[in-house]
Amino acid sequence: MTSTTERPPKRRRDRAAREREILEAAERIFGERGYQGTSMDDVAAQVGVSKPLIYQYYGSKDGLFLACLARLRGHLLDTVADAVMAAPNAEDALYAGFLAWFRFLDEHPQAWSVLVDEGMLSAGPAAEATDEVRAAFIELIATMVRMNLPAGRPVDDDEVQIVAQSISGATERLAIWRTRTPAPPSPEKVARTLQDLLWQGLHTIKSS
Amino acid sequence: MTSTTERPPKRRRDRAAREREILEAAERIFGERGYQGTSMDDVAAQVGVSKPLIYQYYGSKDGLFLACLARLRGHLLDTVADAVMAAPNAEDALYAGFLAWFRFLDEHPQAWSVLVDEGMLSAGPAAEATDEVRAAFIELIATMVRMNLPAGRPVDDDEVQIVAQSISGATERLAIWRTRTPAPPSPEKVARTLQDLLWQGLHTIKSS
DNA sequence: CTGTAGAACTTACTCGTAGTAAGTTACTCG
DNA sequence: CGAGTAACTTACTACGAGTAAGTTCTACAG
Repeated sequence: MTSTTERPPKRRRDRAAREREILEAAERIFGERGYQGTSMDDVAAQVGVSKPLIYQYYGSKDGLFLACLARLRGHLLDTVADAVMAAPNAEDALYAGFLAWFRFLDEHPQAWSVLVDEGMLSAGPAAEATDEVRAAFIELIATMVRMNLPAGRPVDDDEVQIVAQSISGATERLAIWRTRTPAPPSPEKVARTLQDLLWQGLHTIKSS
Repeated sequence: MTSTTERPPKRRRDRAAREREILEAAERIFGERGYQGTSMDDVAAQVGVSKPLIYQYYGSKDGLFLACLARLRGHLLDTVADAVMAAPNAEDALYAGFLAWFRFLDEHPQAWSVLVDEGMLSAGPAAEATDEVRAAFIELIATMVRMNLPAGRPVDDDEVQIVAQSISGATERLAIWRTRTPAPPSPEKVARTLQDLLWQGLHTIKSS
């Protein structure tokens, strides 16, 4: 031991720990540079590990990206769902859901970059996984829509779907718009306006 | 007779004609295979020309894709704008606009594939061009929204923007949803439901 | 303190595709 | 005809996704 230098950095770790480490780096880099702008070599270098190891753990670039996406989406979905469930009635639930959505995205900008990039995956098997995550949101919205209608009455499912898809699309576009606008309106303002826009119309859904 | 024009062997053409030829092939191939799934060599082979020629005319893959995108979007925008302008009042204009949108996309499925793929361009300078095209739609919607409000009264521009972005997002997501659903509701049904959902709420925009 | 099984990890590639440098062919007009 | 120029090509480089095959480290049985 003639050398006085320390050698702690390059230690082996068990699989679970490495996977977590890779995922965190990937989330950060994808968030900064986007899907296209990130190479697997970048991620590998950042973690201090070689590329094939990442392939062994995540299978492909899409696989790694999807792992990030699923985690972030899950987190976002939980936040919104909690806000919705805590509301005393349908009207408040709608507003609370919108507010939680926009607030979360304000507080996790890098997360949002990853989520927005999902459009990147419009081709390939990754698209299916992406759609599954989105479907959970649509389902939450559809549930809220039904909450708002006279209980026990049969409902036109097509109309519920149309409304739920509309709301999902509106909130996504608003989120993108807010990140690209210099001084965007506050989450409260946006949630309020959206609530005003939609609330009346939600009663027009017909029975099937 | 696969084509109305004859292609004897392999003649030189002037730039404008070649550009059109390349653009048509690119539109078709992008529409079939998506952005990622299309290589410049594919397009070149299809046209019967070498790759550098396409680079000379369109600069990059993004440039070629954007040229397709701009043309298709322009066409779509014209169709919707015509329908809106032909309507006798704001309420009809809203419905007519939605209807024209969904009908156009039903009738030009390959065009829509290209438009959906624009998410692909979220990175790079191409994103700006994409946003410009979308901004024209937002402007059209904002104009409609204003049409619907008491004339001459000052209006909260933030709220108009929020509403316009929402409508844009809703229609885009509905269009995507319809292409991925086995037996989607008719354009009339979707336009009607969306109209019902939004019409009441459009009166809630406040003065500034 | 071995020796050995298997997990963690690496080197050194292939392959496909965006993009380019430099040259060649055909058309046009004096 | 013979220049000048626009249309076009061959033959590359660069880079990033994904892989085959091997090399250490570590836990644990004897």
